[in-house]
Amino acid sequence: MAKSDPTTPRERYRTQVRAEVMERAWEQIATAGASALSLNAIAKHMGMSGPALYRYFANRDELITELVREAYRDLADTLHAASETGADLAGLARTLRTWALADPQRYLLLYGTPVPGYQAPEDTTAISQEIAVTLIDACAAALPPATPASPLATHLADHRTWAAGHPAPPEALALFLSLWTRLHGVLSLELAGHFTGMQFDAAVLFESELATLLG
Amino acid sequence: MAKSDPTTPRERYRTQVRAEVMERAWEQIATAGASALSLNAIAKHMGMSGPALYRYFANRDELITELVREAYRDLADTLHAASETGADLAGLARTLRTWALADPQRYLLLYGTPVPGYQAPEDTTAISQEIAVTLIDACAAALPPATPASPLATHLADHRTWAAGHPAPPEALALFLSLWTRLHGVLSLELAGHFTGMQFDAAVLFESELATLLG
DNA sequence: AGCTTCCGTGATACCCTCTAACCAACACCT
DNA sequence: AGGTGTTGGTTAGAGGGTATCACGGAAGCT
Repeated sequence: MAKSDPTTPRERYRTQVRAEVMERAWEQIATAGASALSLNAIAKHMGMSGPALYRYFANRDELITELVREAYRDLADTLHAASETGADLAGLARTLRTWALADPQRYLLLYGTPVPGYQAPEDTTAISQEIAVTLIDACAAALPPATPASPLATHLADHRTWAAGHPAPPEALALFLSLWTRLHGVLSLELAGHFTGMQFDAAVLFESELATLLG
Repeated sequence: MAKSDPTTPRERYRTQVRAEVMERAWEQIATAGASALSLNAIAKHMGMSGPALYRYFANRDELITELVREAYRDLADTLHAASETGADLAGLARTLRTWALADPQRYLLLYGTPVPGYQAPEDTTAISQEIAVTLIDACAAALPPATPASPLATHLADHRTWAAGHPAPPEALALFLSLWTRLHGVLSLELAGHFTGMQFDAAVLFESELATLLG
């Protein structure tokens, strides 16, 4: 028996507890939103008393940061997987939508109203850029051969540092920004419940936005 | 001396205190967001002790509801005034943007991530519809004479109960939904700080979205 | 076995919302 | 003018939250 795992039992226990905490946290978030997340309630729910959790997370913010990181990671992987299996831009857009609808609070944790003081750590923005790259790639591929230069594209030609050296033409960057903001516009209003009461199907609106974007 | 004011001194004092509370609440919201709003802190800041405020607001939710109502009212009036002075659809869109940028947290209070338990009361949805009507009017006016029927428009032709008897053609309703979601997409991502770090000008993106919408 | 490191606990300080009981001031009415 | 009721303010306190601390005990390591 080779001891395949270099991790100590303590480490394994630790990571396992952290995982269970985060699992409970996701349950809480799914039902009551991120702002209602309570370390105390999680601890009691796990059968231990309040302050114990501070052995695993420095504070509430660190737990939330970890949840954000996990959500970004999951979204990036989901989009990457879809892209690998041949999904085009429309496919990625629909993948994003199903991912958002599967757990609205998770989407809103990433792209909803931020806590004013909170500053995202370095690595989460890195994953966020990874997501952007996947989408920009698809945008570049979906771009019609002769796309007229829009004012936005010419503006982006001079302000593309955020694309981090991505070789896509400015028109692709412009398409990405349009795509991102439009999809988010539909999704966030839908998830926030601003369409409830209106009887129309948000999916039709989503597809409409997508169609005009690719047409 | 005619006693011009039929309100009793007590009533006047009451409304004046309520107004001051809401003013302080807006200050808190502007700096720390709606979730960090504290009745206690407001009370102390006004020189009285905690529970006193419960004479004026039944609970925290009622205060927030009142803030939401005030914000909706202000936005509706602002858009209505702009419309009265001859602003077209693009003008209304820019009015919305400046209104949102003037106080980001106020915009996010209306259109950002909702508090999961919270249900908006009847009259706020009424003001929200008033806003919609103003925009739908402008959409109907901005509609090119021969607009091809989109799948969204045909869908809306059968699902227009939310338009509350507005006589606009379904194409105008489709335009309204596109407008709303696109502007909100740009605004909410901008206000939530998701463009910080990227160096481009969000105003250019906003104008680009607006242009493609009206072109 | 002994030592060390780590985990969970209760106690505590300090926030918050919200209720209850009490007190003071004002308005009103006879 | 003086009693009376409404109204606005107070403190005390229940209940829940974050977070720190000191302590006891268990688990791992040598």
